[in-house]
Amino acid sequence: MQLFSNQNPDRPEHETGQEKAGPGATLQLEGWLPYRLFRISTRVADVLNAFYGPKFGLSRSAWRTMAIIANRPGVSAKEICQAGGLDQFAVSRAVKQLVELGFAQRQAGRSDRRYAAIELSETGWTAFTEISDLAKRLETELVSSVSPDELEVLNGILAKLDDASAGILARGWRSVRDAPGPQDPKPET
Amino acid sequence: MQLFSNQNPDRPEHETGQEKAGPGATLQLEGWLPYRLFRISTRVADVLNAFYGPKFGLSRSAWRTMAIIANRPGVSAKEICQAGGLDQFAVSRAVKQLVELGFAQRQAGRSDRRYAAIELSETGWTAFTEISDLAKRLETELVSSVSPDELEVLNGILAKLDDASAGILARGWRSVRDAPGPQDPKPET
DNA sequence: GGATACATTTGCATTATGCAACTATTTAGC
DNA sequence: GCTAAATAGTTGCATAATGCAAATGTATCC
Repeated sequence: MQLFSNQNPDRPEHETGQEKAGPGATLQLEGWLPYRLFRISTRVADVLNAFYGPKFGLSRSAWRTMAIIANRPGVSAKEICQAGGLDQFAVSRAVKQLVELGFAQRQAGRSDRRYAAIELSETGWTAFTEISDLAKRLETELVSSVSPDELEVLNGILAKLDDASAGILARGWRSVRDAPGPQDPKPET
Repeated sequence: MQLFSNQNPDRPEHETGQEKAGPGATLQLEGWLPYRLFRISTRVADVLNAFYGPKFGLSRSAWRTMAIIANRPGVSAKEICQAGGLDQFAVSRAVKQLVELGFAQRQAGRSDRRYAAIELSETGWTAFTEISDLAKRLETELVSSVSPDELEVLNGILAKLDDASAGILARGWRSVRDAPGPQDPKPET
């Protein structure tokens, strides 16, 4: 795993794409905000997965589902979908996995038996506690070089970005592409 | 696709996990920084994918690869790996897909013929321009409710988080779990 | 009671991912 | 120059994730 000196010696001397990402400039993947967020989040999630995967046999969806159940004991599968950004099939399979591993149990709801009412078992809580402890430490490590003031600002920004992203997702790409945008900002009158 | 009123009527009245995420408190998935970043980024990436997938037949890795090639014409596959966070197999297949679709071509390097020297074709540039235009609009839409000042702060913070996440990934979970942490902050001497 | 709506599950096809083994090429040692 | 080791990239195959149609069991409405 050596990390440097991998420049292609035959690379032609083109522009290397260092221009700013305004309209007309070529998009820079590494500078694209969603990609930057993605990279940070998946690195951390990968490390956490490398822990709970081999140790408890949990898939990513199963871990996410477990965390949601832990927060809201007695949730239905449908609620897990919304809270975890998973589809109903993924949740069904994740719950099945958790039950098979002995980490969760479901009892039919008393007033409406279509709902599942899922809860963590004793061993489920133990596993969850251990994983979430590492998760918290990872988060702490991640933000260790960010000041509390900055963190507060970040919190507010992420709340806005979360809202905006939800809106974008709901409206789809058409509304964004067809909206009057910053492209071709009238170079001459 | 109705969006509300999905509360499980049989949900028991447990604690709903609203306590802060300090040591000892149960982890809140929705508040966990990596998950917040993940959600924002995947929502936007999903919308972009819903555009270029059906329209150009590109997979996610193929789009990422295309963007990297566009930025650095003549890259080798190995460089794409590093720049795009993809493994060598994914890159190999992505390039294959791009070539088959007529979006890219590779010519063997002149001084070292092990390297590929990949470039976009004419149609590849056209497709890239169209996709990246939408990508830029998505980013603009995403940050539309964030002030320029905040954006600047965000930039700095993300740079730090990116460094920190790279460090975490490189060291693995053991170093984070075994590090002296904020857990059990000595209740008694 | 029968139609309808809802929550969830299952089966199956498609796609992605991980990894070993392979080819081709270059470099280093002798 | 010849062999061994290193490097870049590809391919095949097993396994896992994903998407979606259809089915099941339940509740509600008329």
